[in-house]
Amino acid sequence: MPSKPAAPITIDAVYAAPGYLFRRMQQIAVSIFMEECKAFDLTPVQYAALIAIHTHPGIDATRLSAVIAFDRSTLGSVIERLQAKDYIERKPAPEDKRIKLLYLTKSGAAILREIIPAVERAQGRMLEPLKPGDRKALMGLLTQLVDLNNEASRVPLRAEDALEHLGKGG
Amino acid sequence: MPSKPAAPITIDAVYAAPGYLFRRMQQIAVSIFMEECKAFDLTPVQYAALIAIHTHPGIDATRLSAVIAFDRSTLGSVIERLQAKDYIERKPAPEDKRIKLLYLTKSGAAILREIIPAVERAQGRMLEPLKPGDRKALMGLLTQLVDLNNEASRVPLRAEDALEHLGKGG
DNA sequence: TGTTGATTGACAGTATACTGACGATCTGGG
DNA sequence: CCCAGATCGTCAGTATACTGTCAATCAACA
Repeated sequence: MPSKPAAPITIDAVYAAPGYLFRRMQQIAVSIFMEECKAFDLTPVQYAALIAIHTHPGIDATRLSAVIAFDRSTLGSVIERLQAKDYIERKPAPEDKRIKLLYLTKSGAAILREIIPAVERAQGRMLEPLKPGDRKALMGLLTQLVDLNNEASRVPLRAEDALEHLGKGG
Repeated sequence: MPSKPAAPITIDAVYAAPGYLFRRMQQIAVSIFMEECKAFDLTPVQYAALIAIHTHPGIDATRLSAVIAFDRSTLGSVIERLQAKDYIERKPAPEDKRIKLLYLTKSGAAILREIIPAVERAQGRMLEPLKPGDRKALMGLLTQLVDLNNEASRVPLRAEDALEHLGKGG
């Protein structure tokens, strides 16, 4: 079979391109998340940060950025906002003056418990239009693809490596 | 079968959530795009805008935002940057003083032709880790999902509706 | 015709996201 | 102990992305 002729330069080619679909799906996902969680005033990224700090108390910002695949420079402002809302606190590490350790406050742990159902509703809604079997298939393929492409984007450490010193290995 | 017990509040739940995977895949897609296209100094969004203007010469900003599923308020700065690079020009519409019509310049049309191969390389690389059959399956499911979820995010007009007045119906 | 309501482009404000750079600090080799 | 290199948090600069608002303009109806 001959290779397809060069596609015409047209917006329709964009609609069928993976990059466009990923951007669009990310927009939709954020939109659904914000809708379900608007009572809590937490963004998806702030939520992920809270969960990660809850899972790894005393983590520092650089390792946190690896755990949630989040740029180190952006993380500073996210942490600031979470701190301003009194959901986390930062304590200097005694043995290394560069590092500030992150912990959930009581408020932070509380809001996390409260927001979980809304987050799960949101995650469910994102896939709702698909048939159950297709949802599974899509998640499987996406998980695979993200895993195999992991090093394509700037994430300084793999999550597992980042956490070695915390002694949380499973 | 009993419903699963409530998942523990853990970062692992985030890794398996659709929202996380979509965000991650979008990061990866942008990263690959920028890598392949770094010689051209064009972002994915700027590229999509150029293609759309090429496909619909004389489109206005509001309709353009619908065509590429792009927020109207953000589009202003994107247009400014494309104009600063001399890739597009804006002409006032004679019959409606509110509207400015968008056209590609010669430079814009030229860079579009040149960048296409790099863009196609990038799109290919995003899916490369999957087996060919899985690529097709993923694209099919994603296309379906984005289409069915289209109204979940703030896109004021469906692309087809937005273009009625341009008489480009196929 | 005059006024109401919708539309357009623009702007302010907030929140990701990335590059590149910086000072403070730690670590290892000599 | 001293210094070179690495790491940490931070910052400046740029580019999306969204909400909400505004003045100018247009369209439609009383």
